[in-house]
Parts: sequence; C-alpha cells; structure tokens
Amino acid sequence: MSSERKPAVISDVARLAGVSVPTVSRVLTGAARVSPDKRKRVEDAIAALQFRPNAAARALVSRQARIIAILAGNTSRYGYAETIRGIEESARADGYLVTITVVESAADDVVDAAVSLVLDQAIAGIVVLKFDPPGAAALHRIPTNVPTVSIAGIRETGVPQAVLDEAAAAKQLVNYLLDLGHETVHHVRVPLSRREDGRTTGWRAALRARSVQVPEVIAASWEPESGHQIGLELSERDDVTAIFCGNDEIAMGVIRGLSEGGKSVPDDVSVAGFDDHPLAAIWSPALTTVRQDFAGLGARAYGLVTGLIANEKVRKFSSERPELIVRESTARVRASR
Amino acid sequence: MSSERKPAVISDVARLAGVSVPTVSRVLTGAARVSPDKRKRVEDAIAALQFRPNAAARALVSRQARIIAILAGNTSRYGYAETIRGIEESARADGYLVTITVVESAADDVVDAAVSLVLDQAIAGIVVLKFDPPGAAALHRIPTNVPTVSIAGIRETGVPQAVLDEAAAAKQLVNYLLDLGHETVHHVRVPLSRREDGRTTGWRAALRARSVQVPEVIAASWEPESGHQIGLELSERDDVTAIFCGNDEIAMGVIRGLSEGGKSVPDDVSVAGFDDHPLAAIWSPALTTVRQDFAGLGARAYGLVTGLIANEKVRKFSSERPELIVRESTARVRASR
DNA sequence: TTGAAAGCGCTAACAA
DNA sequence: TTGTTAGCGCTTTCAA
Repeated sequence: MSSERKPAVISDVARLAGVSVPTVSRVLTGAARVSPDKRKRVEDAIAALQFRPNAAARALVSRQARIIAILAGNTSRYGYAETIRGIEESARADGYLVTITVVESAADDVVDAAVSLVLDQAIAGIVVLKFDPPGAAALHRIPTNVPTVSIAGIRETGVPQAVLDEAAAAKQLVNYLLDLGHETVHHVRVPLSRREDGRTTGWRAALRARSVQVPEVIAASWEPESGHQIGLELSERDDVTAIFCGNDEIAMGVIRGLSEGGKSVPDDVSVAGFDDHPLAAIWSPALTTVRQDFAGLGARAYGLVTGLIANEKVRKFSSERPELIVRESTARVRASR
Repeated sequence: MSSERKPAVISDVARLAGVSVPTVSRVLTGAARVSPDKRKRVEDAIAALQFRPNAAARALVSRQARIIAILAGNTSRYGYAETIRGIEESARADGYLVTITVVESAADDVVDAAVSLVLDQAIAGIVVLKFDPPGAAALHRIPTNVPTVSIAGIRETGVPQAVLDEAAAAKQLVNYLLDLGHETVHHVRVPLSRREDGRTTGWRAALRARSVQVPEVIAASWEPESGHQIGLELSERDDVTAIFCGNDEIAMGVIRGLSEGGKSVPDDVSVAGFDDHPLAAIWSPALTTVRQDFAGLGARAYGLVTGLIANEKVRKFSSERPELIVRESTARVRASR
C-alpha cells in the first residue's frame, strides 16, 4: 500500500526551524519581512520535510482557490480541444490549474448536474465554451456572483466574452467563392447554439449583399459521417457548384460523399471548410478553409476571467479575426455547364 | 461589477432554520439521523439562502478534495483527448471534478513546474497519461504518497496502470498484412515514451515470428505533415508494399505523400494506421486501422485511482484489447512487380 | 521583525 | 436526536 507517513504541516516546519508558525507563513507568502537568518532556517526545514502548504487550508482562509473551471459541450473535437489548450496554457503559466467538465446536453438536469459539480468545488472562476446549446444552457445556470466569461463565435450581451469574428470570416469566404464565378454558395451548418451561428449569419449576409439567391441551409450533425451523407445527396444536384461547410470535418465528409457520387472536387464543385483542422492541409484535395486561432481565443478568455477575479474593470469583448486559407478544394467555376 | 453579496455560510443556515451548525452539517452529509421537522427547516433555509457548502472548508476537515488531476503531454490529439474524455465522464458521474495539466516537454524544470502545480492544489489523486516522454517524466516526479495511476500502451512495473494491449494489436495487424502476400511490413512510428512502444514491439515480434526480415523503423513526429514527407520519400522505393503507421494521422499523411509521389494506395502499397480516428472512415481510401477504446481506458484508470483513494487493494493492471478494422487502404499485394 | 491569538467554514467527538 | 466543544492547516490581526 502507499506509504502512510503523513505529509508535513506548517507547525512541523516551525518546530524544526525553531520559529513560530506565522513566521513560516511569512516566508511562504512573502507577505512580510523575515530576518535572513530565520528565513534560511525555515527554507531548510521546508526542504528537509518536503513540506507543501495545504491548498484547502489556504483556499479556506484566503477565499481564493487557484483553479479555473471550464464548462464545455465537448472536449475532444478540434476547436474545443484547442480552445481548452489555450486556456490551460495561459493558466498554467500563471499558476492556475484548470478543470474541465462536459455538459452532455442542454437538458435541465444534465446542465444542473454539471454546473453544480463545478460550483461545489473551490474554484476561482469559470470559462464556458458557448459553441453549442449545452454550453449556452450552462452559462445561464451560473450564479452571477462567480467570475464567469464565455467564449463564442458571435457577440452577445451578458458576461464578458472572448469572441471569434465568424461572421466576417464567413463573408470573406463566400465572397471569395462568388468571385470564382459561382452563382451561389450552398451552406452546410453544424449544430448551433442559438437561432443562428456566426458562420451562417455571415454567409447569408454576404449572399444578400451581392443580391444572390440564398439557398436553404443544410443541417449536419457534428459527425463527419453526416457530411458524407449530405455529400452523397448533393452529388445528384447539378445546381450546386460551391459549398461552404460549418467545419472542416464536415467538409471532408461532404467531399467524400461527392466523390462517391461521381462529382469531382474542385472541378465539378468547390467545397470549403472552417477551422483549419490539422488534417485539412493533407486531405485530398487539400481544404480551402478559414483558420481560427482557438488557442489564442482561449488565452484571451483566461485573461478575462483573471481580470474579473482580480476585480478589475474588464473590457466586455475581445475579438479575433480568422484568416482565409485557400488550398485545393475550391476552384473557378467551370465554363461549360 | 459583480454583486457583492457574500455567499451564505453554514451558520447563516443554522440561524435561519433555528438549529445548531452541526445539525445543518448532518443534513448536508447525511451522516447522522435528523428529525424530519428540523431536516425540513434546514432544507428550506438552504434553498432560501441558496447555500452551497464551502468546498475548501470541507476539503480541509475531511482531508479529501473531490478532484482528480490529469497530467498529460498533450490534450488535443485524438487518443489523448478521448482518454481524457473517458476519465472526465466517469469522474463526473461520480461527483469528481477533473483537472488537466499539460507537460510540455520532458525537461526537468518543465516537468517539475507541471507536477508542482498539481501538488499545490487540493487533489484526491492523479492519472498520468504515459503515452510520451513528458508523461513518463512526470510520473517519476510524483511523490509516492499521493494516489496515482498511469495509462500506457504497454505494461510496466510501478504504479497501477490501465493499459491497452498495443503489442497484440500490432501483431494482429502485421499478420493480416503478411497474409495479404506482402513480403514484409515497414513501420513508421510516432514519438515514444521509452525505448520502444507497444506498437513497435508488436510489429517487430510479428515479423520475427514469421521469420520475415525486419526493416529499419522510420521515425515520424506527431504532425501529419511528417507523415506526408515520409510518404513522399517512400514513394520512390519499390520495395515497400506495406506500411504500418503508429497512428492514423501519420497514415493519412503517408498516403497523401505516396499519392503525390505517384503511388496508388492500396494498389501499389497498403497503408494501415492505428487508433481509428473519427476521420479514418471517410479518408480516401478509408483507412484500415486498429480501433482503440481510449475512453474505456480512461474510465478504467478512473476506477483505479478511486480504488487507491479509498485505500482498496487495487489490481495492478487492467488491459483492453484493441480491434482490427479492415477498410480500403490495404489490399492483397499485386501479382506483378 | 516576531509571536500570541483569532478565525476562515466546515465536520467529528463528545455529552446530554 | 441534538447541541457544545474542538480542531483541520493555514493567514491575518494585534501587540510586543
């Protein structure tokens, strides 16, 4: 079994160093001046005993745990995982630990359970990934007195948030496709957190701005397989020559479906994704997409929560501009139809 | 700024309910019998004040935080992300929160910083993902008195671990390839945590068992792009007809490189991956691979730590058997050479 | 600069 | 079943 030697506590250190407990505390926190002699003795005692201050006791008295909680509808999908990575990286550099808790669905009991789990621990603040309905639902359940920020693809009122300007990116992508000569651009969207996400909004706005007919939105799930099915169906329609997908995985599925249905990408139809997934560049054909700085977004969100925790006035928004990456999956529309 | 009303504490509840503090504690923990009348009053008071027990205080007195820490070299790559998901899911169902901290490299100071970050918080146990050198290094730095388990692709002595039987899976895959008529199977490996990982070991063992010449191992990084380069190089060698890659992303890169180099997969060369990445099925050609139950592995590891925390005798190993998935990227060797 | 005393919010031990 | 008393390990007054 594990060695049963109890961990050393502060009084052990004080005794060994021949000083009082508060003096040890002073060298620990660096809050007050301690004579070099005693400081040295305390440090030696700490090393000798391998003493580590008890985090629970510290959190209790200081009313501050050094833990940031992340609430998200998913943790393993590319955008989510990268955003979490960005938060974790900044937090770690700052001496904060991050927790992750998945909100499986937007159902009341599920959301409550996830939020309660977080609230029942000693945490300093919360970052919620509001990329989907579970995330949005979770955000609503968090009491207003706990420092909270959200991360989303669209600006909204409420808690401070780090946002990606998805709408602008989508517009840029759609305009690029239109400039290639396509009569319109079809859109396959991923599940959304509100009435409409930034990608869909931007797509629609871009088409309207150019007085182009707006096709009906095609809904996909998060699974690449759903893109595959949609690609298969779309391969039978000769009127679709350009497709903008809500993310790269779906775009890959759509391309596969199109190919199976006998269409060539990009010769017969252009397909663009969103996110710049690590595999987008080596897909065949390599995906035209929009690069999003998810990790940077996470870092910004971290900055926002710590600002809130420190009780600073925090600027409400913090926007990142995605970047269009043109590769092989899109091309000028064919002259002959 | 945020509303400054202080959160209610247990004494507020006691006062409002007209009972003593320990009585409130009793209804909170359910440890002892409380009369229905008082229980009701306490519950009402809790609801009225929106009281939540202070986690730091609880952890301090009970010497148990309900937090499991995960230490990993990476969090966003498929296998890692899924494993973490599995741990989180089990933990959440059990009322535990999980933290993640990335160990960026195996350098001493980096590893120490990551481990210290974890040890400085009130945690109940640790799960380390020993898939790579940073993970292995971190495991070494954890004091023996904190409940710790590791997750790996190969059995080793030390702390209890949840393992995937990678070697057996690799053998199965290699035998399958050999049965297809290939004279040998080349191997592209991902970065390893020790002298050799289970995939490489299994591959080598399978070849030897059939008295087949063992080609030199080709080392890739974790980036799909490195697979791409390797594929390009391999496309010039007519002696390679079968390649077993350490993971699916690398396999995808290799396939892309091979195609660019003028080789057709699987007609000219068979390529197999490892993991069954979500995109493996829709890649062109769809990848033959080995499905690994990462989430299940994470769940098992969670079971192991909680066993340790509860001070149970924990069985040291817990093995999962991966499953061969044959798709389109492998085929019988061509008759003509 | 230092130590004694108090107290963070809770649970456990002990009487009643 | 209930309340009183301690005490978890630390930081923060407050004197000295």
